[in-house]
Amino acid sequence: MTQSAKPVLRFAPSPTGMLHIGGARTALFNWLYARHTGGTFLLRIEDTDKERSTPEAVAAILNGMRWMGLDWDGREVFQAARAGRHQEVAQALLAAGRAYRCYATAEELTAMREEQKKAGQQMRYDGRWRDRDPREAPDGAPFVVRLRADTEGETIVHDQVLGDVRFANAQMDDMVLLRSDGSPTYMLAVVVDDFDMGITHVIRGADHLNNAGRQLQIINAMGWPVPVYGHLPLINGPDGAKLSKRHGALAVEAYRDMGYLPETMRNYLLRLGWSHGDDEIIPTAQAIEWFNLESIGKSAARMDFKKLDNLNGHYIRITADETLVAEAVAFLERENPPRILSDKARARLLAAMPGVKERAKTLLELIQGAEFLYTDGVRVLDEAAAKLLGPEARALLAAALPALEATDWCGPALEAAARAHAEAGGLKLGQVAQPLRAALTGKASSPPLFEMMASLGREESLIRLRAYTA
RNA sequence: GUUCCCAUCGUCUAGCGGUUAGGACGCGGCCCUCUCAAGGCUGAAACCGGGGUUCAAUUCCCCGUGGGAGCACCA
Repeated sequence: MTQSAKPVLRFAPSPTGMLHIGGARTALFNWLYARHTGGTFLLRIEDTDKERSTPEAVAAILNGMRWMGLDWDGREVFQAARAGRHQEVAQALLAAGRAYRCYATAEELTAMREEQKKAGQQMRYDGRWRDRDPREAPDGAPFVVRLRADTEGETIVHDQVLGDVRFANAQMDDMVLLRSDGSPTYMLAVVVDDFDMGITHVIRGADHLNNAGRQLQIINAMGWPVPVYGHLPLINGPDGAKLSKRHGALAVEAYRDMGYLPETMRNYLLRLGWSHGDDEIIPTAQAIEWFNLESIGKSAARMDFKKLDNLNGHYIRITADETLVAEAVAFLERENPPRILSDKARARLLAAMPGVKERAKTLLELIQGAEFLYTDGVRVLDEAAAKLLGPEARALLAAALPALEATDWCGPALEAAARAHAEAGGLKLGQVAQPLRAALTGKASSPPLFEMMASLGREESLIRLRAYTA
């Protein structure tokens, strides 16, 4: 197969904000398809809106992509830098009679729309300069360049996700290609860039579906090849309404800070709108192997944090202990002020990790649940732990201590000692274990007690236990 | 308003004319158990409504209803 026969995909965000969850999914699908087919995945920054585009947003998007593990091929393309080429195409269209100059003023157009709205019609440009002689325009008056779009027949978008979507040409107006200051509009820029970059597949959010019809008109006017389109249903918030900041339209970094793993995000976002039978756990390598355009769903999906949590718990559990320690350390160092773990603290965390990771849904939960491991000294009891350490329990703890002190400081031996002590006193293991747990961790629940005692070490454990023996 | 898209358990979805409508998350119960998880078993839970087409519609068509997106010299 030749290079040119392979698909060329692109992700084309506008740098007006963070990379949010919807954009991340669009990027993921493009990336997966490119990697699945052995094609190319390009990144184009659509920064033609000088007012709203910022370098910070560009950096945020790039960082978000990197965190998500979505690597793009080649250097990113900046759309604004290509304005000259866009104008060239507009001029070609003008020369070919496929575009014309429109001298209508902003006020004029606003008035036109007002009337259309009043009449209950669709608001669109009425083509008032389409066939008018440009010489009728006042000397030196500003003008925009508009496409001379077909007025009859229909434009059909052959969408891989939605099927054929038809637009009556009579419904579409002559869109602006070049603004009065000569700068290209998004509609023109997208088409020209996709063509120049050799894009074969345009996979993007369904909010662009209507644009596809209009862009097709430009493509046809230029006689360029039509890319394969695929419009992805949008992601809604948990309540079905548009995704807002409050319920998940957050920067992907926010998900990182909440303690979600990139692998989780890829798996979750993939399943939001794409399926492979009954499969739920789909690691990225498997996703690349399986991904296709046919299995993308048509309906909008909602963000479900419960499912995200469940999936994240799974990926945390299967992540290597060493990796998790590194993640936790990085997480703590990002805190304000940063918390730096000593070697001893790291060693304890690593030793205890098998038990710790079993019960964390996020990295945040993991570090919170493991705090007793990487901090020293007597515990401050939370409410539930305090209840477990009443006078009676403290006496019990004091009585059990000698038995523990006498054994080897390893999980099985400690457990055996505690069990023997409990049985001798006619108690159940839990009655002895709970006060121990409370004194050791400051909480009523924790990873397996005796393993934790072993991870903590004899000295540190005894300091904590003795503090609550009276 | 207008153009376009969508519609299976609460949520994500499987289904591609004939199924006891399946799985996952969440929820309930049981088991396991030093707590909490995890895990295993198990229960409740869905085809938006109305017309067609067909021997047969969740599935195909139309209408309605509901949700969403677009309608800029924004992208």
